Amino acid sequence: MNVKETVDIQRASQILKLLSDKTRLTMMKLLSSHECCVCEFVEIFKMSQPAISQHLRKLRDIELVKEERRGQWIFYSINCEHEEYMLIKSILDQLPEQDESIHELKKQGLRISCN
Amino acid sequence: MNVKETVDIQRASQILKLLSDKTRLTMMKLLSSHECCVCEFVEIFKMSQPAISQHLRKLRDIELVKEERRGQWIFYSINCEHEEYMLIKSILDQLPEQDESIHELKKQGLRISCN
DNA sequence: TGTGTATATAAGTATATTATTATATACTAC
DNA sequence: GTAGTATATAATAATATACTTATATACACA
Repeated sequence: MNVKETVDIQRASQILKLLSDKTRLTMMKLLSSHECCVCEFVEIFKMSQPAISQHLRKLRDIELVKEERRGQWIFYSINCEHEEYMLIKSILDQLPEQDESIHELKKQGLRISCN
Repeated sequence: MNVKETVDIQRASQILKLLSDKTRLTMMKLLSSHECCVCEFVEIFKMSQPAISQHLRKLRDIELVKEERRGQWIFYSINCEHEEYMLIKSILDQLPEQDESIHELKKQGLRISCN
């Protein structure tokens, strides 16, 4: 089975549009190495919970991220099986690590996930 | 001298936003292998001349493309010296070739440039 | 069951984006 | 100079986007 080498322009622009928002792009970079739940993003971005939820919904709608409920929380993670994951990864790989936000969360005792 | 390995998120999202428009993304892919002038784009995209000019202006404003006047025409080309060219190229490389549009232009005798 | 916490959705608003039409500018050729 | 072609810019209108506030839903635990 062949791996697809190129991405339809229509499709690519749809993905780029979603990634072109600073908040969503940072979310994706964070998710590329750490699972996060909604309340962590609210803390990291200092944004309202509905605003965060709506960004995540957009990412979820085209399946850039996966969600998994664990008890009270819903954990988001990168969907590595995305058909255009190569494109997505090649972009995220060129962004600086966002570990500082995660460390900050931990320091404040607000980190939920373990990774 | 070191080559920069990562792109500031703010900067990356600015670039992605410009590339996320279907017309501009196609323009950039075309320009990555062919110089083009404004009237060629008007023909290719079947859009008004001001609409094309405004897209090119946005690309030019953050120096994704260069312009060069030759007589009546202004030729646009990719700016390979762009500070974030790696990011840009890695995206364009994953898009399908758009040579068909150029062949179509030539067939109709509307191609201006030689490449 | 009731209360608290986490998340999602709906409706509304402010702002950004992309087109259009009208007009200006720059060059060519007579 | 004038006419024609190529391109840019300005003003405007339609649409899309990203927030806000209010409310609904889902789970935890006493």
